[in-house]
Amino acid sequence: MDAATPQPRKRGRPPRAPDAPSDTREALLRAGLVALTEKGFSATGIDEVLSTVSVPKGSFYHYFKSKEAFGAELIDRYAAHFAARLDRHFADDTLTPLARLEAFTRSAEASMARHDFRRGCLVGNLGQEMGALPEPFRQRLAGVFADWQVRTASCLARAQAAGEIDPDRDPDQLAAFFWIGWEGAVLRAKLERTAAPLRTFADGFFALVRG
Amino acid sequence: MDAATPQPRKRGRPPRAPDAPSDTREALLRAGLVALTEKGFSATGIDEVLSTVSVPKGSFYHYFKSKEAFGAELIDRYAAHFAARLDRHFADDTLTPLARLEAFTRSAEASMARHDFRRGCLVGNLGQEMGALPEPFRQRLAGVFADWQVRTASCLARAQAAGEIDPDRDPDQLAAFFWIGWEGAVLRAKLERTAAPLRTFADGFFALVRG
DNA sequence: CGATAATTAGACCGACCGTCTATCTAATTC
DNA sequence: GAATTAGATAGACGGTCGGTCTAATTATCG
Repeated sequence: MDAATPQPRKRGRPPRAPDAPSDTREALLRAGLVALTEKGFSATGIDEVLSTVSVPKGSFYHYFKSKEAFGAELIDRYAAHFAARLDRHFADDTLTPLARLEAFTRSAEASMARHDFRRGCLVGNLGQEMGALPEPFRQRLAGVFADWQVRTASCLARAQAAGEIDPDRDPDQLAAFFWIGWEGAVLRAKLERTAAPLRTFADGFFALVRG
Repeated sequence: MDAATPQPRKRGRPPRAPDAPSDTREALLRAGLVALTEKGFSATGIDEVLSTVSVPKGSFYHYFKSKEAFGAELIDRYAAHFAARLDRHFADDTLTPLARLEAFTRSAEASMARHDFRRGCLVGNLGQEMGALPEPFRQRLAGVFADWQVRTASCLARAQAAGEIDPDRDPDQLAAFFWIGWEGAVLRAKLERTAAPLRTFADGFFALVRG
């Protein structure tokens, strides 16, 4: 009851580090990612995520403040995952810069195919749902696109320096154009359950850009 | 603002009105269109549609077999509306063929602006939601895109004949490319509540195509 | 006046998010 | 090992909301 004196020792179990990993938490996030990329945020129930990994409800609210917080964390992870994936492709010196972006599209296509074109892009999915989502999601989602675009723009700038792209074009605009269209392609690929839209857009983009 | 909420409505069969057939049904469809373009199918509740037009809950199933049937009818109407809108633009002889498509993009942009970029494309919205929608929607939605694409392709073919487009390009592929990207642009415009993505895509498309 | 058509009130039932309390396990000190 | 404290599991529960359906209500027609 006296003032806050730094206790020399505390009995009992010590608090865990705030960033300590947890298998259960991981499992929830992984299952959540699958559900949200397939069906979006509103259409996915917590119970559903819970039951696919056999975790009781009590645990969910132990690990996450709310469904919204859960979703926000999923967005951040997804964004970081793809940022890394882009960077990995863009750092591949065995290809020309433009070919690196093309390799990314093929890799993404393969990923979608692996899941039978049932999963879309989390950011695109939630973006479309935005009208029914908590408002804080908007900036978060827009920010993710902005980030991906910046990374892509620098790759395109290098392509330009390498003479693969008309020097008159603006790499930032091209990157914006690419992501606008690519998200459209992912949407269509998921709707039609085929890779065709991905190829149509990518082929068209690279053909047009190369002049 | 207050649409029509003066009378609390009478219960049973209404007196014979010289009215056109079922004003109520029309009102429901119009309100449904607004809701679905803003928030999608799953996130839109019947109650919500009902209350915005002051129609009692019991009435819904008098006019529509189910929410699914309601949605299907909305898709059909929306598809027909835009098909007509495309045709109208494509028939404008005062413009070159390519300029007609460009005029369509500007007109669509103006429409989105009129609603503060809160409403997206019904077909794109539901397409993204497909993972959580009744399966019959899939073909319907894909069919709408196919239809719009065909109309657009014939416009592009005329542009090609007029020498506006490189004769080596395939108008069908270009039309597919256009719609993939355009839907992506609408998605982003709605997310970011700005016209920029629409312009970025349209400007890029026409610049690249005119090459 | 009885039959039939058009419309609606309100009940039904399941799903959903989030809360709550109880219990169980893990880590540490005494 | 007993005591102590933190972390995690467990699932029932409440309140709300959503889609659907049946029964009731009112008009019109024969």
